[in-house]
Amino acid sequence: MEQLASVAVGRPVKGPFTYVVPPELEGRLRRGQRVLVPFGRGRALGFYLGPGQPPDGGAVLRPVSALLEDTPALPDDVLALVEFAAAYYRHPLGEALRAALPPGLADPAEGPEPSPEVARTVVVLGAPSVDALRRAPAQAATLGYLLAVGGRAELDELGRAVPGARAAVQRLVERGWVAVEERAIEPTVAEGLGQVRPDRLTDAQGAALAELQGTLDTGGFHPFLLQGVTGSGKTEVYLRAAEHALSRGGGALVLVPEIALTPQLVGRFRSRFGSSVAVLHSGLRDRERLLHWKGLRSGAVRLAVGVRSAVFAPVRDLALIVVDEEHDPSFKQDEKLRYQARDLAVVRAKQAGATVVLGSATPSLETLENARRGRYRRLRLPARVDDRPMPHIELVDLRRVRAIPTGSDQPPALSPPLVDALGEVLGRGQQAILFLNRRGHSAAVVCEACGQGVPCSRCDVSLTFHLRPRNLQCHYCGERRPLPDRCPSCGGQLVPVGAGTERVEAEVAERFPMARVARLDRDAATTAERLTDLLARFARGELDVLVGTQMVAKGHDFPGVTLVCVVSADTGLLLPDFRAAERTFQLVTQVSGRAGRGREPGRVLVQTWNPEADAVARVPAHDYDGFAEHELGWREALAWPPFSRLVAVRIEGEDPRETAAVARKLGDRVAALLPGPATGVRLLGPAPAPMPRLRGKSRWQLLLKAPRHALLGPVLDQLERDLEVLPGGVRVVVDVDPGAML
DNA sequence: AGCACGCCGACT
DNA sequence: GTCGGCGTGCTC
Repeated sequence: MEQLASVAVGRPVKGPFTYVVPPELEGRLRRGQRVLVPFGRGRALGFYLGPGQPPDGGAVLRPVSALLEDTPALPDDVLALVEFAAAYYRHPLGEALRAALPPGLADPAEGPEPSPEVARTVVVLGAPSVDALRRAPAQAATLGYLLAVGGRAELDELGRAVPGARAAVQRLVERGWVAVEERAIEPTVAEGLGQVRPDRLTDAQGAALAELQGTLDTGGFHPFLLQGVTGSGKTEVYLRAAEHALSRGGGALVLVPEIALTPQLVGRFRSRFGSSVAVLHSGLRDRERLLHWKGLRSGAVRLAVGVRSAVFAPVRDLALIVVDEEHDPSFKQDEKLRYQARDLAVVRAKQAGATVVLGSATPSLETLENARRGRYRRLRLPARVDDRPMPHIELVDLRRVRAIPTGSDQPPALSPPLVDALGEVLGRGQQAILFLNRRGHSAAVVCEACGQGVPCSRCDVSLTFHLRPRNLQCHYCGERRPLPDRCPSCGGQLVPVGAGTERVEAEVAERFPMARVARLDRDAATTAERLTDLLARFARGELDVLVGTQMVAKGHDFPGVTLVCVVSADTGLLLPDFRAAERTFQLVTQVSGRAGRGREPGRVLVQTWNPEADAVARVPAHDYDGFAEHELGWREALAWPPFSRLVAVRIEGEDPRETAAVARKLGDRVAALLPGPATGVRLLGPAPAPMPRLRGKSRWQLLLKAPRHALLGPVLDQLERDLEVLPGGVRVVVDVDPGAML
């Protein structure tokens, strides 16, 4: 009897597939190895899982084509983690395994080295007649965009601007209308900033470190919450704990929200550990990423710092995992394998018998509740290092202050207290950060006569007015169009409403013509280089004022900043999401923490229409504990997380009626499947999603709530079986532990 | 995801 | 009549 192999295929298909083990591979197969298998008409990357069983249908089995390596790319512990993640987040195992590999190993190419990175520019060669593209809207749109921007654009940019552009470009090349130019990108190496190791720790730092060293010495699974105010020196604790783990021969893994935004943190690890730290994030060239990954896999490097996906890094003898800024929403992946890296870090630590530290100034309420229930040990750093005071925070009640008009016809975004404070700081030669979580110039344009806005044609939102380039943009689907001269419905005058970062930047420039102002948001920091360059110039004091979105809120350490202004604390407060208040408190606290990190004390002004809202009112007193207490109170009353577990079922389709019909049908099915009301399992919906139309698609959602996640397992199993017959042009996505309700 | 098959509306 | 647009289904 021939040997069979169970293989997870790296394609979005569910279930393992069975192949015949060819004679030359008998006895050589080990779990976690990458193999090449015939799949459909072509070949696919697969992962050997173990001996296989003949499938039910009596299909003709085909042999494994090739074994790609003797040493499994995925070590046992990572394989186990991915298996858990694929099952828990309900994603095909093969594709989940691919996500755990660096780009160089995740595609089926047999060649060991990835091709050098190239930048691709698309150039228009000629303009076809309108007729030739009439039946190819994607191609027409792509060509239209290219012509509008002067005949050439980066492929990446094009891909973001025009949906379906990548496929369209391929067609256009075949038809000879455009060409793609390639040029090599030189690899860059991130530089350490050469920070020195402080001699002394604060008492609180010392106590926290001692606890961590203690559990590292004993070994075993030990979860911690490290709750330290901004500027309290959490990073130094991580560094020393990592040193300790390494000195004992163990490995360490540090997860951070977004490396591009926190080059300083990576720099500190680099300067402390030199080349013995692997850095894992998507900003690196594929080749470098592969090198770092291989260093870990071989055991030559035992410390990794990386973003979300680094939770799958092949760190040997894992003794310590750190999740920095554990509350950060970017740890949740919102496509494909929808995992929460912070949660997987705890799972991995448990599997490995390791210490795990979740660090934050404003812990997520999930983590806080785990600490309150004694599942996590809580360590606190209640004060800043070097006896620096916490920044002085004042609320500016927009209902009470009267704005001084600028020359423009719009009400100013900055109230007099902010203008005065900015003036003082600039006069002293110090720096300021202005935070506003909205890109563009104005949230919308509205007709003075009839009150109508200009909505996106594909989403149920107003288009945002941008100055550079001067147009209207949809922040959800990327649609761009010129600003009409007059109201499309009545011909009235259009006026901008609701300030964005571009407007704030312009206002600062108008009020303080001598100030050197820069803007830091997704539009200004288009590339990692521009971003690091902006941050570096601000750090060197070549800029006085930095206006930005949440990009400016991250863990930057700018000693020259003595003023932080939150232009609107209300932007996220009214979103239909049970975490809206939590997010607001975290963001405002986070950005406030950028003030007063040097010799001079910091001052923070927070503009708000809702000074009584708990998420705003508790900020001046740095009262995280009070905020959390209040927030947990109502969450418990309404059984929201952390007092329940959620699964969102999202239904999306082209046709509104069909989508609604599928949503109702699914709702009925789920309602029938639910265990009795005594179990506390609840179904909310079906209801139109908070964004009922996005990219031209109708959206509905069901929300499942349960006291324990395990209660939802059987319901979801059955639901997934039903899905195989249900949809017709309608897509259904299951999101376990959703990060946002939008 | 690919890549078939298969149906549909516009041209030589 | 074909051509190629893209909707549905399958891959051990």
